[in-house]
Amino acid sequence: MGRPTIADIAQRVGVSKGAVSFALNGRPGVSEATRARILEVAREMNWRPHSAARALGGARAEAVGLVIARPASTLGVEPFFAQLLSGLQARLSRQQVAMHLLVVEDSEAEIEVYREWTSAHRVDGFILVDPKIRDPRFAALEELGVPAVVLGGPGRHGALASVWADDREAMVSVVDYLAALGHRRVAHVAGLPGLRHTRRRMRALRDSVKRLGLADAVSLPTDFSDAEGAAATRTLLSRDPRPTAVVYDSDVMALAGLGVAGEMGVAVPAELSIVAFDDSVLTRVTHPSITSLSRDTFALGGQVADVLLEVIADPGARRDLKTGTPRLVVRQSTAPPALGKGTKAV
Amino acid sequence: MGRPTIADIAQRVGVSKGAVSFALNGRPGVSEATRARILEVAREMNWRPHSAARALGGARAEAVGLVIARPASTLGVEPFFAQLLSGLQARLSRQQVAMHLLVVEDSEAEIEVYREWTSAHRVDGFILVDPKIRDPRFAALEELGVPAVVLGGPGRHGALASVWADDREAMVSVVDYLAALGHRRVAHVAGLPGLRHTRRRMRALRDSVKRLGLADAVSLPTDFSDAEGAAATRTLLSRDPRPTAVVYDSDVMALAGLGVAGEMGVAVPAELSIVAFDDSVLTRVTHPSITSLSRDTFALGGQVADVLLEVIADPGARRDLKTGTPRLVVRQSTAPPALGKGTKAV
DNA sequence: GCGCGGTACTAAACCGCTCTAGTTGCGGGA
DNA sequence: TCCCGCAACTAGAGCGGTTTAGTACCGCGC
Repeated sequence: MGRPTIADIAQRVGVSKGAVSFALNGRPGVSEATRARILEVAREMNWRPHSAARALGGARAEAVGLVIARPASTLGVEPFFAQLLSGLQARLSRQQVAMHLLVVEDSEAEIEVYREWTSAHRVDGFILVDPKIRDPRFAALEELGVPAVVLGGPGRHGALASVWADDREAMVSVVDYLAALGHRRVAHVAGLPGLRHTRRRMRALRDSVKRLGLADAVSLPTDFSDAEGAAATRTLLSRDPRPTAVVYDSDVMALAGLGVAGEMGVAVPAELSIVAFDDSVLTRVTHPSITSLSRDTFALGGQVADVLLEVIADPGARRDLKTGTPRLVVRQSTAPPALGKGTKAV
Repeated sequence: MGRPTIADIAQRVGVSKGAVSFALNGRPGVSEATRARILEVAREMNWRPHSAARALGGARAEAVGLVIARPASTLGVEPFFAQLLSGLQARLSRQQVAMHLLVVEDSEAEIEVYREWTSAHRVDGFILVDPKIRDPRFAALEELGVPAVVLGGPGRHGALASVWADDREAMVSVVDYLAALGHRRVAHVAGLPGLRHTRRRMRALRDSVKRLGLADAVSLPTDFSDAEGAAATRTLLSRDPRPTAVVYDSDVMALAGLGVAGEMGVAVPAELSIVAFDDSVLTRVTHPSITSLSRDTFALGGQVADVLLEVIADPGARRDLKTGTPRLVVRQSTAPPALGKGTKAV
């Protein structure tokens, strides 16, 4: 005989399938004595529920979906995703909820996967990452009527729940700090230009330098790779006058930038200050260590999972959770600009 | 009306459910005309298969499982996992196979998840990572009779397929290289002592130093964290005479070790050579950049996925794939030892 | 004209579980 | 004594597919 079913248990105990189902699900309708007997036999026979059969009846899949539209090869480079995944897992696995993960080409394919997994009852909800400027995924998910939480916001994601950090405030705090150190020429190596948070950071930077009366700030968009981060840094350091401080949208790019500075003979932090959005082991262990906006991505993952589980439990609820603004962890890569070139040139 | 089912299609076309099923699955039993008509209506109604219903009938789940027994918080630290995941994804998503991911406490919980997912038809096969010295998971998976591939080998994993790199050969090549540079005191900051590949590397190191007539080599086990990597490095550099070269079992630990050397005033590579197992962006962008054993973890993930898909397609097949031995990428962190202390002391 | 084999299709069982409607037996109130 | 209500349990429909057994019809050879 193959895997035991509730029918097998029923036969062995001498009751009906229904009674077994009631007993196993802690539902009224059986006496305590019978329930105990059924549970015992179930354990004895090593019975386990068949989730597909349950799903057919419309029950929970006990899984959530995460579909990422990025080249798979870049995932390994970014500590961000790995940490987010860890945080999600830590929270989800406490409730025995698994995660369905898939990497696809683009948003269109992503939406198709949302459709498939939803109609197949494969998952109970989705986590949507990398919200874009005009993002077709919001409407698609709403139309499907499936629970979902958007990571990154605030903004127009219709009725979808969201978890977001205040990128604007974070960028402002960085620029304020650099200005206080005496920097007047701040540049920005940004991430993918289509992403909302990239745009928010670029705006915040522009607004800040205007407010503080600094020199106009450039934001160079990249694809988040170390290669483009290095290239952007080379571009910036070749300018005359060159910036005295550069803010990077990821830790990997900051590290790459640090390498380029070394290669070009620009001393960090004496001649160039470097700040990274996103903290990780990378920024801590280099020399000089890198001043970073730290935002506990692991905890963020946990919060996202929390909100999603909540929305799954009560689809009516609208959650919009603002996480703590990333705080600046000052390390060795930032200092007042060199007097010779930094301050007088403006 | 909710989601359309094949019954809805059947009604609309005016045929039976069976005919629709045949048509949709490209199976004989319907005329081409009817098939075309059914496919058209299915597309029109936006029909999608319900995987739970299929799974009930015993079909593929079109998903594989990866269960990792490590503290979730360490996952984000190791680029290795992220890259492996990327590689797996890249290969799996080409076949529209998804991945079920779960992080658990220990091997026992891991086995329980294998049982559950198998009996629930949630996945078609498993990827087993971190094989341990006496590993209960092999027997459990074999007993379940579910396709699986072990990452890391070679050795006794019974009938399970495996994909493995030759750790022994890799370690030998590192020690040969260091010896050729003139190093006589080589130390090793190892990973988790319970893992098979840790043991293989430790053995290979011991054998190599004996063969080459070098000083006895120490291997300090760690938990792969940057903290323990740093601590182990401090221990090693406090010895007298201290080693002139240290091999690290991961890139993160090598980076941490580099930091400690800086903090203790030990010049790299002049006074200390550093080699990392596992290459990643981390070893490339630091200064000095770190000589590493590079093994394209992304490609490794693809190979693992390949073998698993093969074993799923033909459960009788026994695959045992040896991947290319990691090759040494020499960067700035290795050099001949300083004459003063390095060579004469032995 | 009849039987034969093959094609195109239908009806219904089946997968494992949930859940509703219905049945049984029993104690208690009128 | 009879009926009511409740607890304990059963029977069976239903979830959305797949698959098997069976049927109707066709052209063909004898």
